[in-house]
Amino acid sequence: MPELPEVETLRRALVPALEGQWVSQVIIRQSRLRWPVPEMLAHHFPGQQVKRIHRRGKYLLFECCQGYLLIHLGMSGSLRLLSPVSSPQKHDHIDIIFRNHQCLRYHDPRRFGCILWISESPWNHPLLAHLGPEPLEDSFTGKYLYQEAQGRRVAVKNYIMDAHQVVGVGNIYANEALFLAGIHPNRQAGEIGRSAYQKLVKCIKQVLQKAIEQGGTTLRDYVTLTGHPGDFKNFLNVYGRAQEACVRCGHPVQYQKMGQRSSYFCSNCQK
DNA sequence: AAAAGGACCTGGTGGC
DNA sequence: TGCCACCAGGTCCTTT
Repeated sequence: MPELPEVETLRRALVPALEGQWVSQVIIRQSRLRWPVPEMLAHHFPGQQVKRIHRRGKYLLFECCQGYLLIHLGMSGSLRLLSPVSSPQKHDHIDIIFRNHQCLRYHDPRRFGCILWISESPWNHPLLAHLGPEPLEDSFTGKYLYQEAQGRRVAVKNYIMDAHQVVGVGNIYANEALFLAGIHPNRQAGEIGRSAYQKLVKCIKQVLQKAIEQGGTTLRDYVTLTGHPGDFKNFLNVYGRAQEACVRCGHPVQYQKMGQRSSYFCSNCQK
């Protein structure tokens, strides 16, 4: 569900509320997420102070004195900050309660997300060690994406959604960035030129930045920390708009299944 | 080594 | 109203 803008929106809301706070209790109602939630979390995490909250790709990292809490929201996960604490509803799997009585509640119907504890350096953790650059950092350039693509026959859409190439570009924003760049999602990654990649990188940064400013995209059940939906859906050009007129040229937006993901594009604007 | 497909889950929607 | 097929924001793992 959440892509980078949603996770970054969440992080920005969590920072003022939780940095410096002390954990008093962890309640695990359902430990069967993508990987089992470690039992030790309930014993080890209370008593620790959240020093800083980081994001890497779509992972949130709560830095504490003795390690890091790693959270990924998967497809349907969300976090709510409750004060006072309300009674847990269906799929409210984990509560992290703080000494000031705030409760950070993890909700995830499909349970594709994860909550893990990392006691050593998190950047060496297998889930994080091989991730590509952050799309909004200067190290993510058209030159980089072009060079990495040489010899690759995979469709460019799948290529930019591969977290080993660049993190944080999920299905919505891959569709949107390719539309803005005028690149057809089916084109082979290795056959796209340097200047097109420069434009694509510019568009990826632009669409992610704008989505963050709007508090993310809400399609179904995504909500921000306080339970409000994000507003970026109002700015989507192609995603979810099959058959509608392209905002640029009026041709109907095409829908196509690519792998297990749906693609939306304008075959007139995207070559 | 790279690409494709399956797997993990629940819930909502639309057709019959 | 019920049943069924299909769809959904992710990504690791296995197979080809």
